[in-house]
Amino acid sequence: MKTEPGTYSWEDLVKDKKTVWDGVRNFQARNNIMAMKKGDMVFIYHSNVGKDIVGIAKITKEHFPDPTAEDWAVVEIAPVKKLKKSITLADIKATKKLANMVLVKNSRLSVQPVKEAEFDFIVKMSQE
DNA sequence: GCCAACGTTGGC
DNA sequence: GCCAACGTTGGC
Repeated sequence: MKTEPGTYSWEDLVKDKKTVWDGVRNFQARNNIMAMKKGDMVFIYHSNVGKDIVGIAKITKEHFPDPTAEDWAVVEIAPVKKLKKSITLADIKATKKLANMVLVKNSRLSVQPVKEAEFDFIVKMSQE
């Protein structure tokens, strides 16, 4: 899940303990929101500023209608942990195994699917 | 600040 | 249903 740190950052999420991920106004992104299950892990990515995956959050409430716009959907997430070392877009592009990530292929999509192998690999990279 | 990529809108 | 025009996102 992408966010501009100037608007809502990982640090804000940690401070809030949990948040409703609203404001999604794209059908593809909405589909991805709806596909998320309680307990699923998600990466939080800072777009524009940093351009890096900074932490892991989890779904604490499955999708329900966006309180700010009925036709759209939101999930509630809570922070799990910050990555020891954030993984930048440049890191991802430079890593063959990750070069096919949606983040690279379709960077504008605000809620993206991450493959299990990609997830695990990024977690591993972040610990080195 | 620029611009490519993408999504949406609206005229036909 | 097509496509041009426009707006937005986000990397550089």
